Amino acid sequence: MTRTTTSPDCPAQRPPLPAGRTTAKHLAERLGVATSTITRAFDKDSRISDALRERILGLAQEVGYTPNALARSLNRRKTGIIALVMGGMSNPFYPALLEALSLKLRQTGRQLLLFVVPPGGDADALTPQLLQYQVDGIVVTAARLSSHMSTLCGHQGVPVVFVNRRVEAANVWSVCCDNQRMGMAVAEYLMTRNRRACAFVSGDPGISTTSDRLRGFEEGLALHGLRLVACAPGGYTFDGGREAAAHLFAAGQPAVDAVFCANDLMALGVLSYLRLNTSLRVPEDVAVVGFDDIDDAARPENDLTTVHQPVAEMVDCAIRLLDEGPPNGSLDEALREVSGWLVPRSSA
Amino acid sequence: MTRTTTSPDCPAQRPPLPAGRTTAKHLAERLGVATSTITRAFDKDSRISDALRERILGLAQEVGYTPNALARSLNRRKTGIIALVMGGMSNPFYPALLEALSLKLRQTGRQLLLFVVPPGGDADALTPQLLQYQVDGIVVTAARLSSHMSTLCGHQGVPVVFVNRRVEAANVWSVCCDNQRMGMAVAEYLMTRNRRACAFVSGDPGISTTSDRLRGFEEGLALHGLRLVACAPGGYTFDGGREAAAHLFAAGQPAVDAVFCANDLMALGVLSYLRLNTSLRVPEDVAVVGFDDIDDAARPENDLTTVHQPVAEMVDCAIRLLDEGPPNGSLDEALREVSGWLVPRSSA
DNA sequence: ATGAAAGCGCTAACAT
DNA sequence: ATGTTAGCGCTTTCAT
Repeated sequence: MTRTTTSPDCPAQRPPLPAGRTTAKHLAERLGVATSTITRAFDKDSRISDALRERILGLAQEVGYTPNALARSLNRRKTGIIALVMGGMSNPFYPALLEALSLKLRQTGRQLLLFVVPPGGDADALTPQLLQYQVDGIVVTAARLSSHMSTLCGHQGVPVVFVNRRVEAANVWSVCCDNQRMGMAVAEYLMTRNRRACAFVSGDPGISTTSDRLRGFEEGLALHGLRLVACAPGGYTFDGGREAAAHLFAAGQPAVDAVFCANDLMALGVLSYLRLNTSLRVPEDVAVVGFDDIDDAARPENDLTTVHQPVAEMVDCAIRLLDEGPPNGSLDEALREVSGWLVPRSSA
Repeated sequence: MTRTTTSPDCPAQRPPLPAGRTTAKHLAERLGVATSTITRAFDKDSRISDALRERILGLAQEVGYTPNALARSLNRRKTGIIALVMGGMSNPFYPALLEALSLKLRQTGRQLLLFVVPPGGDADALTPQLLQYQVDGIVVTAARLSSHMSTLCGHQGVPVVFVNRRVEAANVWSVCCDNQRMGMAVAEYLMTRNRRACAFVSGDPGISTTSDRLRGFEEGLALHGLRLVACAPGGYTFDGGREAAAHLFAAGQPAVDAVFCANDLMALGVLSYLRLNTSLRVPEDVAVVGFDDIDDAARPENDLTTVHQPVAEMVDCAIRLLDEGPPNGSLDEALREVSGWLVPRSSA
């Protein structure tokens, strides 16, 4: 703060800091060095004397200089930005995923550019916008992306990985929980609870997260010589779960003593319906099982038996896939499954 | 697809598309125009003949060219990127805010760079990283930012706006619900329900969202000659709400017939405690009121009376503030309040 | 209406 | 260990 001595490389008439952003050039001039030296001071493994680096970093600190990431990205051809394309936030599983991804990315010095798909839309419309920013990779979750668009990304050398959705297409990877095995595990579990009349509440049946869980569940039932008694769509939402329950437990329907839902949100809806609109007791009369293990599921008034999805592990896996570069192996390699596990609680 | 004629500007030996990203230069060469013409074709209000523009846009489409946003941002000195810095996602209010902000920004052609503050951390550590990306503005919510850092942002000409937190500091703006008035409105409402022994469950008392609501609540009580009977901290979480309730309704505590919580999550915790751990009925014995109006609050088993925060309006307001440039007026101008409203449900 | 040239701020060879 | 020189891909004067 106090002007004491006039050092040789610092003329008495110290020029005022230029308005606007300070650039490497400014620093270089004030220090009498080349701009490339400024670059080196900020590059951890670059040959530069400790003394000079300290001087540079010191001045940078003082004047509030930070390198312009845009300019750097432009010639490194690497932005350090990962795009996340996701459907809505109404299912708490996705905010949790988002948070995990964001934190993990920053641990490796990268940033997250977020694209929320408007209700009813798909990711295709966003893809061109997102490619303009030269993102290093794309994570898609809870949203559709046409193979045309993923091909475009592949063309540009941008890897695409789907999380919590199995997509078998060229140029993309997927990270999923072992949905089918877990569906089977739920069936096995319900068998141990002496359930015989099982129903399923589905999300979008065209999507792997629902269909894989259902397939596993049916296989598990088949092992015990059983078949699904009923199936109702729940649209992945709480209200949808309530409606599905209303349908399953309407007069005249076959009796059901267990309901497996493709996600927790719908399971909570089913619980809600059973409690408020029927006299059926959970789990005595009806067992309810969800999928995801969102915070809500663990709350004492729900205490929902569910399948835990290891979010952190899924995120790690997705990032690893992105870092390995664009998919080129077989489809087998293009799908990574991480293991979930059943969390038995009092609802089943 | 089919090669028909050989047009004059298209030699028989059409050069193959270069690998990697297509650039404006490539397009320019293939079309025999200058790169600046390519720029013009993509700039809506730029003088260029319709015919040429169509040719350019057509080829761009065909080869999958999109302008490089990094390069453009570099000389326009405007990135179209807004940074959002937020605390965790465990309170569903914030994912909702995030979603609204993301959608709104894209409507104006801008993108969202997301920074989640690690638990226990503050936004300061993130600020330098974020400034490197030359963001056009910063939205901070559910996180602290030191005045030192906001000054730094101001220095770089990057406007900062806090959402759902009143911060009185130089160089920053705030957008809040009219918390104090709503706190008072809750008191008034409880009076009409003949409540006389009111308690408050606070979040972080050092933060305006809690303290403003509390102040308004106390003022409202004072108008009826009443004072707060008890106050317990709930840390903004569901479990915290349960603990606060355990404290408020422990043996030997003064009787309480109404609880106002600084957010819905804690109110849900209080409801949970009352239902599962006491024989008190809601609302007959105890009225419970929350704040935020998250999805959960409206579910039939909660049916929580609460104060609705107009998320969309808050987001609009924040964006407008960012677009007006950095704050320079009085502190009065630096705070924008939008009106919330009471949503009476069966819990109070 | 279009082209030519000079950068935006930085990094990556080459030099030395 | 440091300086020089060319760019990265685009936009923007300034010409024409």
